[in-house]
Amino acid sequence: MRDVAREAGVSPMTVSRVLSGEPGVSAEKAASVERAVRRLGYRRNDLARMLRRKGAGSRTIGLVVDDLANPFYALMARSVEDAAYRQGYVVLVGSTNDDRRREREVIAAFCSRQVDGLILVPTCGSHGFLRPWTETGTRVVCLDRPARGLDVDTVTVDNRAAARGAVDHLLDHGHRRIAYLGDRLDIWTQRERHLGYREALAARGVEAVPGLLCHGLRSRAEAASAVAAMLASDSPPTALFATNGLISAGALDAVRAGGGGGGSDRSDGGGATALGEGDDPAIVGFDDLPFADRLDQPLTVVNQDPAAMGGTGAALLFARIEGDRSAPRSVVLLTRLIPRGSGERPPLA
Amino acid sequence: MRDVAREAGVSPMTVSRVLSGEPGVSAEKAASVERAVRRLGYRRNDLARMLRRKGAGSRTIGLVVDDLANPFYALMARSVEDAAYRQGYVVLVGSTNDDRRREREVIAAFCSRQVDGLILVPTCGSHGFLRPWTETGTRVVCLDRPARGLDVDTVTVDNRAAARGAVDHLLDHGHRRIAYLGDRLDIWTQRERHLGYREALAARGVEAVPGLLCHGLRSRAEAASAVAAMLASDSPPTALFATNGLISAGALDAVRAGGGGGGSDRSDGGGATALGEGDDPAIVGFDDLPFADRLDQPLTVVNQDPAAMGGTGAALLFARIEGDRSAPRSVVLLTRLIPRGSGERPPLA
DNA sequence: GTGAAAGCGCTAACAG
DNA sequence: CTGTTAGCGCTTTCAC
Repeated sequence: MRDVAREAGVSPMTVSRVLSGEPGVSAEKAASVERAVRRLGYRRNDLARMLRRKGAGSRTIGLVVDDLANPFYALMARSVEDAAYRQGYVVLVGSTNDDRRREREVIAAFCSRQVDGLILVPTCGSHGFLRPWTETGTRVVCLDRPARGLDVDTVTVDNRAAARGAVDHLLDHGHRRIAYLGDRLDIWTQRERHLGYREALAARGVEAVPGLLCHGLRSRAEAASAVAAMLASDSPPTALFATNGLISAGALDAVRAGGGGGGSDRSDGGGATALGEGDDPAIVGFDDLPFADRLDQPLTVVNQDPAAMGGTGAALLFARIEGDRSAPRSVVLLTRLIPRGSGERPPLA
Repeated sequence: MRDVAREAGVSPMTVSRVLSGEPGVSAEKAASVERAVRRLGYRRNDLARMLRRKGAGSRTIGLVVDDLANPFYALMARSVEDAAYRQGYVVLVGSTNDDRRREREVIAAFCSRQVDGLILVPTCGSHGFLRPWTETGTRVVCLDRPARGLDVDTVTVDNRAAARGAVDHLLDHGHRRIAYLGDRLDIWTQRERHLGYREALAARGVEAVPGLLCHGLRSRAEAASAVAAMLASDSPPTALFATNGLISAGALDAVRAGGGGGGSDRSDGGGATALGEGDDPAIVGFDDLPFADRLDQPLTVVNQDPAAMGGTGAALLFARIEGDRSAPRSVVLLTRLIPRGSGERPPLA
């Protein structure tokens, strides 16, 4: 910047003013500065700028999700990024893999870079470590799950009610042996969905069978083998409740591999193939899947809107950054059961 | 930091040393500093730190893709982020929507925040504007496409050969009226794929029919209606070559809506439904789709590996950041044709 | 081993 | 309208 000032024959201060678009600079000097900037290929160092301009903030926010490659979080991220772009912010992004240590490291790295705000899909760990930063003005919003030890704006869905709705749907279609296929119970959404499952069964006087409960499914493959084992057991379920997209996919894998019509090789593309033979369990999944409506077994799901979640979260965060000091809000977004066939199959006689 | 120093009864310099893990500080003073840090909830400002430590860089990279919500780029982003995490870097992320203006703004915002490197999926615009930054040491790597006016490491696939392979596959199965369904031709990958399409036809002496050519398809819906119009025309294609995932999805939509067996309502889940009636066109898509193997019409695709692309790009970038000054490299990743049924259907008699 | 002085690149506050 | 001075929070350098 000194170089530019010298080249333009003015003081650094004038250069600063021109580059910041401040008024009160004569047109000639401004032009001369701009020429010098162009000639030298000068670019302002915004990091140094932020250091001095305390009030303005870094115009950077952090987004921390479970897994950026998961379509659910990818949609969320895109909508957060769009909101940030519109507001003139940039976004640091990180995946935690639902690992507390990694989450802490990522958040710490973001905060020491002075982000103005943080949008988190928090892991199960306590988030008290954020205290020093929240106290110095870093705003935080939680998405998908609340964070323990952190009283901030939160955007979620009513997981329990949604799960109850899914299981009710299966019960309505005559099922009594409904398997619960879940991820780690330390994840809040999973606990809620499990609760909803139990409540739905209890409301109808259906007993929960331990053999139909499966927690800790972390991958599509794990889900597939758990379901395969269940279906091969002495008293298999007639219906499956899969509590996230990954697990739904795994369940479909298992059903196709083991079921009647679904498993046949269709790669010749020639012959007509029967579907829904009736020996496949009914399935309701949580979270929509891309192409869930086009699968060989169109999948009934409880749908949420991750883009809306991201957009709402971003709106809350920017309101806070802009000075909103009201009490933390909890926004609960709607879910919707989308019947597509897999959840409406009656139980095997 | 001054406060911590006062609290611990040492100079700011000693605090700095302790926090940076430098040797040459007595154990007692170090402990006293750490106590003070904890008591005051002090967190170092890494932005200020970077300002002074010129050589070290900001340990931040930027990733600029077309659309973070697109599974292809989401996978790429995740693998870049993982590599960055392992190296102790954080990543700024932005979507361009293939819009040159937005790309420029995003890149400028990243660069003025002093990123050490940039991983780009460049739009069609010239990237000469990056010159000032590349000259001051900002490293750049391009993914998926080369950037005009920027001689840097690039990771791509052989789009032309891959497209040729896809069209050859359709020709091998007897098709002669093969539609080309493409996005904007100003996108490099699309130009290459179109070239491959023409080459494949030419090699067999098949004439390219203008009515079977469609460019500029920007969304699933647009692709669907273009395909629907084509199929309803006097001389419809017997096969479709869809040049990206979005367009494949749209083509499937159109085929299902218009075709024979695929369109029937299966939401009752009861009856067996015929597929591949023979009146549907064959389809080969570019890029794999999640669940492409589980669709009611399992989709034959040319597959690429976006995670490998991201990983390779990150490796190249970090090598550059670490000082590699060799000539820019061009890495060409492999593609694979995955036959799943939709591309092996013979043409209608 | 420790601290004082100087300064990274920029801008707030004030003076002219 | 323009320039000077001081200092953002940290670290380099060099003295002790």
